[in-house]
Amino acid sequence: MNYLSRRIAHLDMDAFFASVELLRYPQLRGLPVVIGGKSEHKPVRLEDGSLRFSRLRDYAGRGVITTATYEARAVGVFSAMGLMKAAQLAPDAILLPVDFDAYRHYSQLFKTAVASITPQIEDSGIDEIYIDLSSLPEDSLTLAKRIKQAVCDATGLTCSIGITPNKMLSKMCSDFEKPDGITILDLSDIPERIWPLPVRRINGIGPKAEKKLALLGISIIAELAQVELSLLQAHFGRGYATWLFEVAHGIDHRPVMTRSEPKSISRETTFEHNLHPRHDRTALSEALTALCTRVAQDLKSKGYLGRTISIKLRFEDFHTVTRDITLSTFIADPIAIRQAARECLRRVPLEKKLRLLGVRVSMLSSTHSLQVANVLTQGELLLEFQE
DNA sequence: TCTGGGGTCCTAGGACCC
DNA sequence: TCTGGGGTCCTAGGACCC
Repeated sequence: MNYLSRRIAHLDMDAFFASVELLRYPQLRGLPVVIGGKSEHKPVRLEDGSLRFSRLRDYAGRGVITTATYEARAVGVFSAMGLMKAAQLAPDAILLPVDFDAYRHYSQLFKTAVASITPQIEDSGIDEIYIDLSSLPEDSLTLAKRIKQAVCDATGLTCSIGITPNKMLSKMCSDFEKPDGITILDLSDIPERIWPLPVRRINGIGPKAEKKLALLGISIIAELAQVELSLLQAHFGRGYATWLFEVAHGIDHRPVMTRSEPKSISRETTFEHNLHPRHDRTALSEALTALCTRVAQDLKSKGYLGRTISIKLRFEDFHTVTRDITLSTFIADPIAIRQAARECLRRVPLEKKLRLLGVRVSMLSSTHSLQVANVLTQGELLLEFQE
């Protein structure tokens, strides 16, 4: 397949978490609604049968917005904003707790619907996918409409689609006509449609790179496309410089990956109040045990074992450290994970209060592949023995 | 009362081996 | 008593994304 002729779609569900909640609570349509925070803000059923929803102003504590409806965005609240700060901007907005089980269910539904049109799908998180349309006969607009209809039939939800010759451009384009949009571009549209955008719109340029580029007088993609590769190489790592140069020119050869294995499985928790390493020893210890237990459950349910156990600590000043240890054998047992996590913990000087604790298992191997390997090893031993 | 939780990928240095 | 050059594994941190 000639990569120049590829047709790659990026499909992004519109305000996904919030939209799933609106299916459940249609009476909230048209109102500013934000999703985030702890589950005690579930709606309460009153005696007359009506529901009482929490308002943002009622919220106290740590937490951020994961999704806001377009009505809420209009008053200035966005994803990743602290709930306390959002409450000042939009005290009357409705607040709902996150319900990942529900979102995973709808995620499954929309992905299955698209898979009925083509199996060439790459998972890219709970609410978005890439689709390789190259081998399909229909024109792009027809396909985009068919896919959107299939998603809507399966879920009742809208999505936005970008179709271009590569993933980077499609990812950008799916955002152009949001919500419920379709954008189709080819390489000749790049100067007009892509170059005027801020560099921050490129998937992979975050706040740090944006600031560094701004210092070089580069704030829009056109400016990035005009600089010499050597200038970028002088200020960024070799790999990143090359990547910046290529994306600015609309170049991205990455294939749509239809299969992938997880690299790590982790759990972490931010405490409602910072914990003192000695004074709150018991609570900390219980938190560590709970995290190891949950990671062990996740490993078991997904069918993996791991060799590297990591812990993550975030102190009250937000400084974050990690420690890890690589074992000689693969484990998934909560006791063994906890033991390794304890060893890691011993290597961290604990002087400040903690706001977050996390446990991660990486260097994964599927239970199945280890069983196969074991059989092979036994076979080798048997051969050696026979020799 | 700033700043969640679950991920991926990259870099860089040191240990260790050939 | 001056000094190589790979390669792999492990550890720690950081940028970025949804």
